[in-house]
Amino acid sequence: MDKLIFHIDVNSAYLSWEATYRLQQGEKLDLRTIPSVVGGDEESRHGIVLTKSIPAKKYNIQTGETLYNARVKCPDLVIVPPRYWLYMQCSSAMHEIFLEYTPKIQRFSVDESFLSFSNMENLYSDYMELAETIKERIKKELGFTVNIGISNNKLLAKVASDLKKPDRIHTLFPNEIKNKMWPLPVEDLFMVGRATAPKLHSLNIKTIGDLANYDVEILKNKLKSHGQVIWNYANGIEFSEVRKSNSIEMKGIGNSTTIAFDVEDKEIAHKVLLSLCETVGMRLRDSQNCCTVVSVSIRGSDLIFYSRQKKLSVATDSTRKIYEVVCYLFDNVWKGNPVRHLGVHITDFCGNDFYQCSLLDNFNYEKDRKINRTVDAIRLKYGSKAVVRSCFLHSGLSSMCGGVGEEDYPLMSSLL
DNA sequence: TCTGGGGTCCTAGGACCC
DNA sequence: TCTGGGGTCCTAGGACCC
Repeated sequence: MDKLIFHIDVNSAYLSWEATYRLQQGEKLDLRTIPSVVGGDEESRHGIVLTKSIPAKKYNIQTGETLYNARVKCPDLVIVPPRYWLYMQCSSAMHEIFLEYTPKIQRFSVDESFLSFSNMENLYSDYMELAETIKERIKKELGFTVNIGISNNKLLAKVASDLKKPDRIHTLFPNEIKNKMWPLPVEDLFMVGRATAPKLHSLNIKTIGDLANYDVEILKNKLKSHGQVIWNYANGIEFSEVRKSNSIEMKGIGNSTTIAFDVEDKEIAHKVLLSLCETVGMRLRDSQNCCTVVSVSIRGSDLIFYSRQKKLSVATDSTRKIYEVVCYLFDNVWKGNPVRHLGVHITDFCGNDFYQCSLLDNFNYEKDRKINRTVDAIRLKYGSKAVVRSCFLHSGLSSMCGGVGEEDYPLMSSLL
């Protein structure tokens, strides 16, 4: 029996959600109808385009480019700040609607989900009608539009939802690949990005069809395993399952931040790292894991990025232990150059049900665990600013850094 | 006043072991 | 009296996605 998969993608997600909310608040102007973007705060050096409206796209404004640049392209551009709590609410409301139709849902990101309707022909005999119903319900009940791509694997469904926008339903079944997918430019294919596209162009591969019909051995030779992957995709070959998101075990947790000013002082760098460790540690404990690898990443004011990592001999979920390793790594690599961006990442998880104590130090593990758990509980209940380390008072620095925005929503990213 | 922040996976080189 | 070969682990960096 063939699988049946929908890929549902919110059109210009953040911007649509902003527009919908503002209309509900009584605003007259619909941001979707004018050149507009949701963008970060320039003063604190977060000034990039997060999402653009379709009219803004006509000015060739790209997601990720600087707001400065975007204004050069379109002087009348309307720029609104992000409201991540709102986007989480919109995402969840949409998810609730999906759940009325199938339990097999994979939330791929805040604004994209895969829904499986395999072996449900008895329930939904007409998939076009089903897609139409879902699309119209979202528009009517929540106020924003989506694209729905339909096929029998996730890759084709995803490519389909990316065809013409907004507010459309497209199918892309295997017998439609040749007509609907092969004429597209190769960079429209999932997993063909900034680095791969020029390599393919140099092989005279311009369209997805060119790639599909190219000699896979040459691709493997030039692009290693990635060559086989994108060749498969170009031919519509993909077999992964729609996996309920909570069944996917986390591989790593990281938080990073661009600091509003260049850091040239070790004490300040340590404070920023500590605030990052606080969020990372809390998320790690929330996931019921311990980690074995801790890494620090640095981007200098010259924008050059580098990182250092360390494997621990004993797994930990202690903020303090993570912070110690982070400082060790940072101090060993930092040569005093101005720092723009700092990050803390942890990987290589194991369960936290048996907590191993090192016999080699006199660290009080039990006390440390109790403190972490108590503080976590208070912050979950009353917000991340309910308990603050004294070193952050009057420091001008956030006491729990990372995640998106400065809102008081702990663990927002883990809600997905 | 000119580059965000969250992820996953892969690769290459070096250390080390047998 | 000139260097095999296989394997694992660790680390740094790069590519891709949203």
